Amino acid sequence: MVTQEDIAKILNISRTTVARALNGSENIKKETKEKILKLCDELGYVKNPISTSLATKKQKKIFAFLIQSKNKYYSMELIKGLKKAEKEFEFYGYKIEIIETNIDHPLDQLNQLQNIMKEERPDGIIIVPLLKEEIKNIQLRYPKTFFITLDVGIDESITYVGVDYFKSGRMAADILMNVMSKGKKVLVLDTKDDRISSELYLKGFLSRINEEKKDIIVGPIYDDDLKNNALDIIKKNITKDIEGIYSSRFLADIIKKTKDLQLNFKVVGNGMSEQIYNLILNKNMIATVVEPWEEEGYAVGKIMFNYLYKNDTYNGKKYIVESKIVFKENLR
Amino acid sequence: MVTQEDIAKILNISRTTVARALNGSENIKKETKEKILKLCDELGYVKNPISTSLATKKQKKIFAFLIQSKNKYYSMELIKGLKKAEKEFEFYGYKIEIIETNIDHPLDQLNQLQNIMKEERPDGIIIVPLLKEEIKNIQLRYPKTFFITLDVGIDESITYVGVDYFKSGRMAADILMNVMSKGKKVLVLDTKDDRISSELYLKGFLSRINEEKKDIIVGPIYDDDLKNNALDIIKKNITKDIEGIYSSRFLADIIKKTKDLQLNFKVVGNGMSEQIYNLILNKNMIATVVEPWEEEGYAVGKIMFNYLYKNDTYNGKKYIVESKIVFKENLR
DNA sequence: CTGAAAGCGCTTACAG
DNA sequence: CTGAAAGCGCTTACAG
Repeated sequence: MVTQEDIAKILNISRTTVARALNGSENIKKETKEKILKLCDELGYVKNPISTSLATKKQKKIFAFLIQSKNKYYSMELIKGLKKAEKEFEFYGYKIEIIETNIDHPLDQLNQLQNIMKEERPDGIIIVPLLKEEIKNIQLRYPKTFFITLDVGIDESITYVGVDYFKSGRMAADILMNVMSKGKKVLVLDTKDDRISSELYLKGFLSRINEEKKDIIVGPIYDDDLKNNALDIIKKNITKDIEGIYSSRFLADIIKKTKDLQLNFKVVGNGMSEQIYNLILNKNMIATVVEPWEEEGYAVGKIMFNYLYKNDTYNGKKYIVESKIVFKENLR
Repeated sequence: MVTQEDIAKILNISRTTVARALNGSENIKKETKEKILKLCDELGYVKNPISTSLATKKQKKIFAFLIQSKNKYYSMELIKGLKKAEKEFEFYGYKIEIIETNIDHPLDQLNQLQNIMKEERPDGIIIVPLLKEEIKNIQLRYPKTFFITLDVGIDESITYVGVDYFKSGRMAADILMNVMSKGKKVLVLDTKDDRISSELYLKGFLSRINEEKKDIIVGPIYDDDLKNNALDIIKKNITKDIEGIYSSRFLADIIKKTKDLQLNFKVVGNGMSEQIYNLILNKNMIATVVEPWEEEGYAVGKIMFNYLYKNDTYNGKKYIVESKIVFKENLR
């Protein structure tokens, strides 16, 4: 393994100067810097992050801007993953400060972000961006801070960690088509709700079915208050040949209600919650396609760490966490 | 964070002595050692593995005894995972030497293991144990070496990393029951082959189906040369109401053959291979339940690292890597 | 713009 | 049985 000392000796200069070149210090003559960097490159020098960590006492400042949504499960799991990464790298002094703001108050997030940027000059920001444009502008103003957007992309230039809701919708459709009997149909209900995840679930679901069995879909029937009106809608639209039902939101609520009516639909859904868990356990639902949020949190925590502490940039700027298919048997 | 120096100061002794107590050195009076350990415990001292790594130049010796079986995919992926762990911890000087022996020559493995133990005095051994008793004896003779058995357990006292083939079989059954039409049956074929994985797949598969729909199973029909005789067996046993087919081995081969006969079974299997991949891609197979071997390799590499370099023992001694359900849509 | 030196938290010969 | 000291590969104030 080649060290800074090796480089210094060959070039007949001090270790300090080599370190300076490597760390992008201002106080170094251009030519010496170039000379050093060139040699480092030739010899394949790579900095030992362990030594760096030991020598660097200053803690890096990292903030994770998460959102509080109705789905408690989501941020709970995400935080679990972040904590796991934190724990794993604790001896590097790795710490992530978590800031949760309400999904319905995007300005809160923006204001807090602005404050943090000004006061703390953080090294890293992990954010589920709500006001994308404004956040993009902030990111541009602080080029020294490493930004990762979580679950919602802003643009190609910003590292992104997320899941593929669209694909999850397609997966649910794939499974559902396989469990449905020949000639039967599936009723699709949805709200006009604009939450990213549900919209993408539905789009994916429909895209997959339309590829193959367009005619099995009844709907989608949209309703703004689906949670309350679902039962009426179902009663109005139900026919003999409808065997399946799908909705990207409130599916669990809907199933519960239809259960009382002895309507035993075949159901494959998206996402996880206590309700969904129990529905699968009790065979009121066949399967669900789940985003492993803990894994996602861990992944984003690790990517931030690798960037900040190991100079790792990964190949791409996009990291997609794979969804899981859950049937009763692997409900756990 | 409390350091060895802190401990030393409080006790009015040297850092060296503290280190000695912590590292289980012989050259230390019993009382001083106890005193030190007690204080460390009280103050919640935990060694900084980064400093240790930097100070310790001697590389630890780790060997992974894998087996070459017919399934190339298996060890390829496993090795990929091990390499990934190696890469991640390279700055700690983490290296794993891989030794592959043939599954049909268990004595080869034993001999090589004996040699390595004698000549190298390794710090860690990862092994897919073939001759369990003999390997257990070796493990007992070298208490300083940390053993992990992979994929095959020896006993409760040895850390184990593996997959749950039985559960995978159950998962396949769960899926298959959901995709099968009412009143239809599934033909189950198998060899008397004693490979652990296939036997457990089958047992799991049958256990799940018998829990619920005992009568849908036709078979299992056993044949020693299933690969060649499958078609005849199927012809002999096929009836109108048989819709599904399952085998823990050669399933892909069997499907390929039945395809020519226009027998379009509904198939859910276990494991992954190029053949299975293509069958799913072309819809000759609905789904498969897969052991993520790369993940398993990475997991075992990381557990060994954590033990040797971080004194991490995990809570349990058993680490099960979860299987994945793969339909066409998440075939990748 | 450059270098000598101290220090991060540990380990480990060496001397006593 | 114990301690002073050198060293792992880096960073960074300090002096020049």
